[in-house]
Amino acid sequence: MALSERRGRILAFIVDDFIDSATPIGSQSLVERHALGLSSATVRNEMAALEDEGLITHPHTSAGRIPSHRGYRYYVSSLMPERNLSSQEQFTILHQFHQASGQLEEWVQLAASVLANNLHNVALVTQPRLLEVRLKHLQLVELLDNRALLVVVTTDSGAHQRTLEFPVTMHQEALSRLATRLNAEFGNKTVAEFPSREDAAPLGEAESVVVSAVRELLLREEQAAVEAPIVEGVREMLRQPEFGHSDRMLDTLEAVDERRLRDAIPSGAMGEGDVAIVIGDENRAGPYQDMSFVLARYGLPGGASGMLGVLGPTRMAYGDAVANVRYVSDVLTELMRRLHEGE
Amino acid sequence: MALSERRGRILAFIVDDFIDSATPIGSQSLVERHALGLSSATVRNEMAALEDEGLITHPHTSAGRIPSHRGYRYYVSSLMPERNLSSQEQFTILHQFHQASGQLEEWVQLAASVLANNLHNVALVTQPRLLEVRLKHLQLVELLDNRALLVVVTTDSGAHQRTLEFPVTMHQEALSRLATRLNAEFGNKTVAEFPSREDAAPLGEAESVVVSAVRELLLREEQAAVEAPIVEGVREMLRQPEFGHSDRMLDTLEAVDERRLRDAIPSGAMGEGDVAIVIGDENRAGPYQDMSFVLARYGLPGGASGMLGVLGPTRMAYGDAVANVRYVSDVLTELMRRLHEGE
DNA sequence: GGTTAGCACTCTGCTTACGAGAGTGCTAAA
DNA sequence: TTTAGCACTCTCGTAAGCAGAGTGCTAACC
Repeated sequence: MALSERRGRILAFIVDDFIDSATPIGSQSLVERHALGLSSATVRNEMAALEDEGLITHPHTSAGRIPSHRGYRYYVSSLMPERNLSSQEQFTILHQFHQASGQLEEWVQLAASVLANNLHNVALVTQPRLLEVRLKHLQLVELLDNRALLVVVTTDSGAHQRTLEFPVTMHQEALSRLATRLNAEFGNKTVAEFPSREDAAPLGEAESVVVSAVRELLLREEQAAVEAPIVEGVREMLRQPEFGHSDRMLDTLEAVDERRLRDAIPSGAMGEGDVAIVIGDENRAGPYQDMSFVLARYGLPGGASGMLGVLGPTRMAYGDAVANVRYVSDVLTELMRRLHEGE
Repeated sequence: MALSERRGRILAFIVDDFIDSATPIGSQSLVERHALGLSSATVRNEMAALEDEGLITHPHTSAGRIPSHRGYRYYVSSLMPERNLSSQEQFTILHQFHQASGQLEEWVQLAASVLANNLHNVALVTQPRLLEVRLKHLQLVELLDNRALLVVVTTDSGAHQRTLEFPVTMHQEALSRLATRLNAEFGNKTVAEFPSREDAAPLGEAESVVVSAVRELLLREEQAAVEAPIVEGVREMLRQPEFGHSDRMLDTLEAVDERRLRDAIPSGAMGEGDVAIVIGDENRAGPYQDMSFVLARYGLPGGASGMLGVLGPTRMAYGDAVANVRYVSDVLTELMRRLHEGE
């Protein structure tokens, strides 16, 4: 299905105007605003045709038109002008990243803030992670009696801590020896290469306490990114008129809970390389039915990577969203590349 | 100012009914519901008197009465029945704590969930901390080139991490030696005992990189608890009728942001030992004007301690709130005591 | 003197009515 | 194919009317 040039232009105007004003667009106001060389009656005919194609709808007779999900889809894939950020906009973003410390976690958080602020919608960013996480180093620190603090450093350059309880009291000396032994044995291994519970028999009791804790930590780390995306800008989004009714607001508030989003982010839709757009009920039904995702991957091809993007009502400035998501993803990728290559 | 027994009883009924129904209470409905041996006219007279005392108000002529902030204050300090949790309720809570792992962080999170669920309001819990934090142990782990991971263990039994950048490349061996030296010198010191920037001259360059990072981490740790209380149950609270209008909801959503709450929690009001109640504009003005806090301290007298409590509309079930906050605080304190004494 | 019945008065919230405004669909003419 | 014209429809804001709930006051009662 391809529209005539004129019909496409009219659809684009409807989408643009609606994104802008959040009110249904009538034939007359369209002609006035865009100085089409046409009468409102002609536009009405074209609109009727667009409605037959399923690209726009009526909220009710005698109201203006609003884009349907299919209309948005057609718009983003055939009509939307390719837009990149101006160098001014790029500079503003870069500046913020350069002001931040060189901590990876901070960049990720910053990426979320930048997206939320620029797009007035919810920004989603997952922590970067390696598909396989390896144990880099573990340390044991005496706490009290038979307790010790376990610090695990993993290849995705995060440190994780946990208190352990041993069957008997272990002093720092014994703990250090134990740590050295385990580092030698398990250093640079992935979870998959760890002994399973049954094979653990040959290990001593203290060893197996540590090993199973490490195992658990690594496992959790492998899933951590998916479990808790950073969510920023919820209030920004809720300020938009589609959420004006408090019921809708509460439902949405529930839907953008980190824990909910874990399962709901349609990461499958993400192709390689570019930005993916998921519109309305292209997602599974439910609370996201009238919302769209604009998503991209970031990170290093062979190395750690994550996902970032925006969530907002289907009436979203897709052009801006794509441009911002793409740029921030590029910046983050570049920063990680430099970190990896040691400047 | 002390009310007559009857007048007090009437005030208590008004407060109770209003907490329950969220609609202004009229003289007639009061008589009907509580089988007072009085006519509505008499109750009206008493209500007029209570209004003169400033304990209740009219939203407008010919509406029922609602408690004023002063009315709530009188209620909680003189009228409210002392309530403790039933053993059933206690058991349910204890059960949840026993199901959780023995991690302190998890308990704190759990305390927030329990309060939020039981009271349908926002639960606030700060991480426990020592008033003075001491450096227990530091470790350095080689990352790449001139970068290393610094792991700092503090006396409040938390580990903290940060990447460092040295002027020159340091290998694990050198890093370990450096760590050993610094541990010997700074182990068990508080921030206050650290050398200030000027005195740092005698240290080598690598040393001073580490020391200033540790210093910063300890400082941040000393304030961490105040900065980011755990906030749970926002949606529960927003479901209540006082937030039915979307503007109010957005304002409140902003007010319960972790970063906002840091400064707003009226921790000064908290006496020793028992639960503090802060009602309405007894807090500084602004978004908390029509909200109340019910707060308590938890933790060990000489050791780590924190704050926990509830935030909700002034129309809050104060009796339940106090009972729950007190009990959860006791449970948390007891758990920490056991942890400290090594079971 | 405290208590109560009675009554006029008031304010909200809901329903109904109505007109202005914006928009559509259709027909017939250009 | 485009457009002018027109009847029709739906929303939204305002006003009016009315039931319901509540108050304040007065006068009578115990």
